[in-house]
Amino acid sequence: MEDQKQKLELVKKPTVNDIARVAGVSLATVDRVLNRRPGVRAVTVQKVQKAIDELGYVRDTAAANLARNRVYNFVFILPDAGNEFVEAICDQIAEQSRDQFIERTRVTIKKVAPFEPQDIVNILDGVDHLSVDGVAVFGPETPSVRDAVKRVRDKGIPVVALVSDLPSSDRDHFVGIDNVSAGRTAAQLMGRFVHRPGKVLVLTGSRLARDHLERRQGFDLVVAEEFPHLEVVASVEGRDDPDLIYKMMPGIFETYPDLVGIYSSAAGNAGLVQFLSESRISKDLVIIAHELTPLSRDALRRGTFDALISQDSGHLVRSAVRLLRATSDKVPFNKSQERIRIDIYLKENLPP
Amino acid sequence: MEDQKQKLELVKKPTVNDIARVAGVSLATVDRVLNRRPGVRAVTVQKVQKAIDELGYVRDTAAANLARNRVYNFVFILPDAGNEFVEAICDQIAEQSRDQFIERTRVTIKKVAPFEPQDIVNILDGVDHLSVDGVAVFGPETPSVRDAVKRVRDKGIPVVALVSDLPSSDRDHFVGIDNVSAGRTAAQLMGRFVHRPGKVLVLTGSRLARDHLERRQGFDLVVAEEFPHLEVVASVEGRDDPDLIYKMMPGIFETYPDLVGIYSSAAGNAGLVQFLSESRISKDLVIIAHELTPLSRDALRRGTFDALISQDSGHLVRSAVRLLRATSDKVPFNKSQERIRIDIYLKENLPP
DNA sequence: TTGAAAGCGATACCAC
DNA sequence: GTGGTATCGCTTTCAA
Repeated sequence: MEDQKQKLELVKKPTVNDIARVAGVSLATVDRVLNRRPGVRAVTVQKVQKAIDELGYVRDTAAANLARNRVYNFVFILPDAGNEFVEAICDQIAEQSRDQFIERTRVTIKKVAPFEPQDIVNILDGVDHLSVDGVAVFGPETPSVRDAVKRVRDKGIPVVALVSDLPSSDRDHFVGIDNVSAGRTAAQLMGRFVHRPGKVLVLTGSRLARDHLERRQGFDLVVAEEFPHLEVVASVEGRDDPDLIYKMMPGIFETYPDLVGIYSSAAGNAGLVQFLSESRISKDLVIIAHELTPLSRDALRRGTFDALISQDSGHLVRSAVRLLRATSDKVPFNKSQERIRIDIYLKENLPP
Repeated sequence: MEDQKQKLELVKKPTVNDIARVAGVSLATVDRVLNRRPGVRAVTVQKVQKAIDELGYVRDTAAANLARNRVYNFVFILPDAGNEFVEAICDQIAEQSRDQFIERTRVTIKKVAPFEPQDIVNILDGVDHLSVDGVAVFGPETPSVRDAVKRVRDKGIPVVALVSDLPSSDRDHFVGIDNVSAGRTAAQLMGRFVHRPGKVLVLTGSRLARDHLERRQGFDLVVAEEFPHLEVVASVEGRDDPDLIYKMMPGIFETYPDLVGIYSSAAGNAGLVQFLSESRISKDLVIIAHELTPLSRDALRRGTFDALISQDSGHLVRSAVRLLRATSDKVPFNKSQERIRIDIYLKENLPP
């Protein structure tokens, strides 16, 4: 008896038909119980539930989606910053759309002015729970955004925060790296790579962006703890804007002639790279930046940048989609598969 | 007309029924053409193929697997080395088996004596093409293994090489990191982390293991090119054996009293860690090892190791399974998703 | 409150 | 050579 059951579990998984047979009810009733639909007597629910538990039933999502002809419609809200990282995410969405089409999911991208919470709020308030099955938001954690996310979730629509967390909004999941750890990692590399004492500059984006703040925080902690030969000077806010950064650089080097390292913790690296290529700054200057893009990749290969902290844009998109699907279907997900790693790139381990 | 087609493609993908209707044949015939089965006139094939192309048909694998009640049976051949990395792979297979069960795939692990090609050959020759749909091999690239892999593939069974490549065997795919680049990466870190001139030791596993050879090769190249203050001394072969490594260490430090760094490029780190904890070796010694495991993680956190080069075991297993499924079904796969990254871990970016 | 039956997209067996 | 049809696991009317 026990043996047979064991074997059955191993060889073939139970189906709705098995449950119906064991519980002595019809398929329709099993389905009602499985999907928590009303119109079933408590006693019957018990009977069916018992059969489900005994058999160790697990729903075949593929078959279910086939039957209901389900299509997942997801909306990704991204900053229209024109920077390479956001572009990489868009490219990934496009690139994966074919695979995801096959997996019955469609992704719509909505771009909003960067650092403009109101635009995000408008889009969030506009999502219709009849046509949208989930939303991914890459944006600043302001009170208005937080409340708008809550309203979306109250409509029963899953929301994930992308790249920059929105913990206070009660979003379903965060898809991105731990930015405090990312900052710590940058600091450890900086401390190890810089051999002489001196000042280190942190180039940040905006104080509205939670990810930027967290990176700075992690960076400061590790430098203070472990590298007394370095001194972190006041952050410079580049607003992810290459032109602005380019214009600010000369002044910075005047103020701190003894700069030994720069941690570019946000976007807008183009401005930094251009300035460095034009000026005759010591090659000893250690530069650590964020995100692997064509520009940063090139800078790393030429030795302008010494290391990159990154997160895989393909993984970000896949993970967001999988989490939205799982949340929408109320099924569990594989936690370790969804953890986004803090990638470190040197010129030696760049992907081809 | 054009518009309508566009719209149809966007909203709903064509099915076998659509093909049958457009081509004016039955479902059965469409299926014969789709699966290249014989017994269809050339003219009919043309007609059907035309409809397929026009409609831009893409098979719904989920529905297909449901209909044929397909179950993928894969065999993973792993060295019974008892080391943590192999254990991590086994754990991942076990951990993912639930998910993969749902996705209709079963994985069987076969452990073989490490560095014993004949055991691998025996298992490979024993796989039955009726019950096995794919094989993943983690083993040395010897002529006998190579030929056995070829025989398996001649039976029509897909084979992927895991961790250590078997290029000469014509395996379908390699799932693992580029080991030359991994060695280069280790060298770059070593060169940056070691500040004083001195000798560097490479601890390797076996000259039979292609991955170990490649790492050494990459390491040597970068040290020679970029770090003249370092000298790499002759490799020491630890055969992935902690006890052996532990016993060899004192002799090594006698021979090279001015050692400034160790690159542990293979397994058996336990022996190294134990020796270091017992002896009073300078904390200045930079140690870079491979694979994130409980032991190496701990050593990194305590500062015994300075950095780790790693590959994600969860990703390895998922990737191997996906590639075997795709090869078996003759469907394309997402190349960038299957690329295994060369992970660098410092104590700051360890996963929780 | 429950059940019978059609159907999702694809496959496979059995006729003709 | 070709077509009809049952089937896979699940959902969803429509009746009872």
